[in-house]
Amino acid sequence: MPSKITSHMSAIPDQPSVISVLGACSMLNPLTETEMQLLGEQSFMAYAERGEMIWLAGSPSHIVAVVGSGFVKMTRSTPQGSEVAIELLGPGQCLGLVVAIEGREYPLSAIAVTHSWYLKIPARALMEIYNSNPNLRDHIVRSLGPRLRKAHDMMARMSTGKVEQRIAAVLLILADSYGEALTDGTRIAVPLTRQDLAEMAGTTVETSIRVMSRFQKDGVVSTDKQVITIRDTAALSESLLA
Amino acid sequence: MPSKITSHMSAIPDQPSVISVLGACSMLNPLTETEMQLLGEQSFMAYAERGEMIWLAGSPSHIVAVVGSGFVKMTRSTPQGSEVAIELLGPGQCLGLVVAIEGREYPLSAIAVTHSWYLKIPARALMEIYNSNPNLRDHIVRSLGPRLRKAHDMMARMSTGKVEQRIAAVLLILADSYGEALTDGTRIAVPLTRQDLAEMAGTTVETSIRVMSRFQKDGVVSTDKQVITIRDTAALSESLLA
DNA sequence: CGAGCCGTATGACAGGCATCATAGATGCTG
DNA sequence: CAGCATCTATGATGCCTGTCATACGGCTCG
Repeated sequence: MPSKITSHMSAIPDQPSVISVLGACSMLNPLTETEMQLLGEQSFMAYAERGEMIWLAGSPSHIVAVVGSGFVKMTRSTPQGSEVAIELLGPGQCLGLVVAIEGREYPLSAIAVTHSWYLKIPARALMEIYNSNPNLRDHIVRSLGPRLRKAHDMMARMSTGKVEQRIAAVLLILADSYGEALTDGTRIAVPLTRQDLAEMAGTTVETSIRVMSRFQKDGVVSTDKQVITIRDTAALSESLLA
Repeated sequence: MPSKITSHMSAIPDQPSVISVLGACSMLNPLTETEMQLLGEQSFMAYAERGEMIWLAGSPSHIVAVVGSGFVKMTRSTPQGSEVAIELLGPGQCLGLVVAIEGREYPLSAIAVTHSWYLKIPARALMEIYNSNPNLRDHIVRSLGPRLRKAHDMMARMSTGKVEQRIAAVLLILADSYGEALTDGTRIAVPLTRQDLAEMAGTTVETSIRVMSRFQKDGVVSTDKQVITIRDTAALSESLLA
């Protein structure tokens, strides 16, 4: 339970129920009613405020988490020390599942990008179900495909091209996953700092600021309270080709 | 069957038997004897010479392939047109499995890096077994974990750091997967051009040549007939940190 | 309210690397 | 054997971008 509810911080969003989060998790769709119930009894909600670490890369994977509300980024630090954001996860998405099945340490750190509620499922509880439910396995295989593909996609984009193109790519991908259609554009419904953006594009804060300033001056995007809105998707897509 | 056996090309290596390739494929380990047999009857060996395309990204995934001998690279072209090598696969490894299960088009092109024999398994034949064999699913999930992790690893390395570090990283990863221990170093048992290296490190041929020349001058690596040998692993690892 | 922190913004500067150009070396081909 | 393709190699040049430095607004806290 979050103890410090002080006036200064934005109000803590309502705590979702265990059942509702389990039900909203696409990965756990194929579970039977009783399996859901069993899992729910052993799991519990947790809260992380903005910037808080949920787990650190290298620690043992005792927990599988499901995002209830808010957004979580998975990061990895390079040998040189800088952080690279690998994935951004929203409500209903699952963290640390594959690695828990393999029984090894978390390869990525999980950090809350916004104030977030998430469900902590003991890895052992999930493994019991995994071992007896072939449908769950099929589901996992199928959900891993897109993830792998997205990773390859990012690899291709990151390892080549100029920073402006990489940032444009990141914005478009984010819009694809978390965008809300507006009359005059697409709003990426996650508050992201320039730093977050830089980590995702594999660059520095300064450069991401510069590029975003340029985009804003050109009317391609706009930012309001760290929420980015794409005003001209076509122009942004074109800047990929430059 | 390869028809042109001319004197000039290096002799075509012996064709492995269908059974031997199936047996050597770690991914298909959990198959029963009869399942293996069934699969073998519907599959057939194919040959690709160096540089030959096995399949093109975007085509329908009717075939799952298993490398019998030789090496195959999986590549993706960026919006700007350059090719990026995502994975390098050797004997016993499996191409296009996940995407075939999902029934979508190949996301990556497969190109033979050396003269290669590979087994072509009709996707439908494999799917029948996948649908009825939970052990296979478990196996796939567990094998996807490391792959995903490797992809994340590469993402982190590629999206930051200098080219010299990326090439060093590529060499070390290759040595890890395909290295043969020698008395005076580790030989990467795949003939790779500077172009191949450049694609894996996400840079240009010229730069990869320059970096490799530097490494050779420093006695860190040596090349003989496109086969790279790491002479000083410690020095190479150190250059990651710079 | 002043101090401090965080996020955004902008400038100066140097160095890395992509690009273009050229050339030698090797091996296959007609 | 001359011709051609492929791979390796090296130089010149200019832009991109990482680094360092400074500044400003908003927010929280004492």
